[in-house]
Amino acid sequence: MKVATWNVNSLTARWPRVEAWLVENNPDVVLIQETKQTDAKFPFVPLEQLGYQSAHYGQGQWNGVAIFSKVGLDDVTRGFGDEDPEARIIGATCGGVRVYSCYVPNGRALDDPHYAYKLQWLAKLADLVSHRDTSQPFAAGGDFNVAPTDLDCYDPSAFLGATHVSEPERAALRALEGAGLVDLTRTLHPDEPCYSWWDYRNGAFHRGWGLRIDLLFVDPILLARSTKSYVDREARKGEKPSDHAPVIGEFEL
DNA sequence: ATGTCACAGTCCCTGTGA
Repeated sequence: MKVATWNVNSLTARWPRVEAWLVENNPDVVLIQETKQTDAKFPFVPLEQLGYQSAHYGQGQWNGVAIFSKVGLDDVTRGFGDEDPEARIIGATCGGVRVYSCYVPNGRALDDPHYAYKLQWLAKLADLVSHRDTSQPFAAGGDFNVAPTDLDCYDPSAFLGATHVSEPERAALRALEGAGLVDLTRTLHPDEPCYSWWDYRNGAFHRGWGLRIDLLFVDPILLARSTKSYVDREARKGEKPSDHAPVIGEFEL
């Protein structure tokens, strides 16, 4: 089973790239972030023609998460079941695996209320992970907007005092590991940066100024069955790319 | 560190968010 996570930065604007990528790579399950559209614009029919069932939790101008699956899509949940109006997490069971597509709040700045919201949101995710059914394979992938360690940041000195690298954010990710998950890409590649995001500005992609913030957290069952994990940097090249590249995990189930 | 992109509305530019 091939599982991908990809922040597409508007599924409306990115659909031609997304469609071509699905045809070329044939993933079984895709966790999408930042659809930035309502259900009225979501490509349910084109996805079906490509062989994918799909579920969307959209709100319109901002946020929006989705799951595409070729191996079944059942028991869909949207949000954490609280009053949060922002569409940032959707869950489903695909091919016997419980999967979540996560779009963690950006945080904006350490003294911004959105940063506190980010930490609260990650705490809710850790609570969800700790209450999961551990008899079922589990994966939570998405744009976490946190670089777990300095290896995941092209220049830690450029991020002093900024979000994405602060200790509370990194501790919030470690709480997911404390609840039994592992960061698959980093586990299989302990020394390579494996960046997944490059700013559109300043020629960041060509200068190698990246961050690894798109992560695939998996439980011990999936880790034991994992064969590879990688970033598809090709998807960051060419016409109208997202600023994020897809991150893939492959499993023998 | 800000040379870009995407969105909506004020609608062919501007403010916001990333």
